[in-house]
Amino acid sequence: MGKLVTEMLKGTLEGIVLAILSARPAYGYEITARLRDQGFSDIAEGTIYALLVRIEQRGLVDVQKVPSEKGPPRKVYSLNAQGREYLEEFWRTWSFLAERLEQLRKEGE
Amino acid sequence: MGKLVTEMLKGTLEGIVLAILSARPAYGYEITARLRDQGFSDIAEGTIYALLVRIEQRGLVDVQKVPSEKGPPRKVYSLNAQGREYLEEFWRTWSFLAERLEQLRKEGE
DNA sequence: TACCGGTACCTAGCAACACCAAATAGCGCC
DNA sequence: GGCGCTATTTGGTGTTGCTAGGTACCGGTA
Repeated sequence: MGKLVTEMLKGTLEGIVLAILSARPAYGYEITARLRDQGFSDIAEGTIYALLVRIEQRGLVDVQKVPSEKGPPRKVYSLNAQGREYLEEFWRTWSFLAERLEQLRKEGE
Repeated sequence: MGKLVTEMLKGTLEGIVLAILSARPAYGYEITARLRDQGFSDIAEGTIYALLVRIEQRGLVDVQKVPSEKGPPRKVYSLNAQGREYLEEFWRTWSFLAERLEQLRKEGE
């Protein structure tokens, strides 16, 4: 999509991934594929893996290694209590920002 | 507001400032003050000035020095045609992202 | 056997952006 | 002169996503 979306993803991609994990556990390769399906056509694989490492180190997710029939073992991430709390705060922050922006957009018409 | 908002502002603050300028010309100090009034309590002054330099170099705004009665001369920025075009693309990108996120939020309930 | 494509993960170096901190400078007022 | 408000500028830092590779497991095919 281009540079604009890349910059906007900074700060939101983390929330997006956490939101995906809040629905059900998932592993990196799967998350990347799902995001691509949903229109984030240029999300880099490396980005997701780095992000997963980050949120794991912050203790927002639990990890479990699960063997795969098709390749190397998967690292399945699931949102824990702390992650859920963090996600809620993410939504609050997002709402704040979205409201300001919608207001600005209206004023510009 | 904290770190979360800081990261989210990456990529959106630029659009926010352009949107403000699309309503009417303004200068850095004024923009900072207005943002603070609107709830962006922790926006750093230096951030706005750096951003203004950036969008000026990209040719999105025109600049005019205007003397002030209360201090040093102001650099008044106004959105030009290229800036207006860019702002439209910003809104398109923002809409895309906002829709994905709203969808994710719904799924999480 | 050798190779290739799909699956799955990881890493090093880079660019962009917002932050902090400090400096500079004009003005009015005590 | 010194204080506070106005107004802009600059250098260094941390976080983040991207690029561009590499590793490794598996099934199918030549």
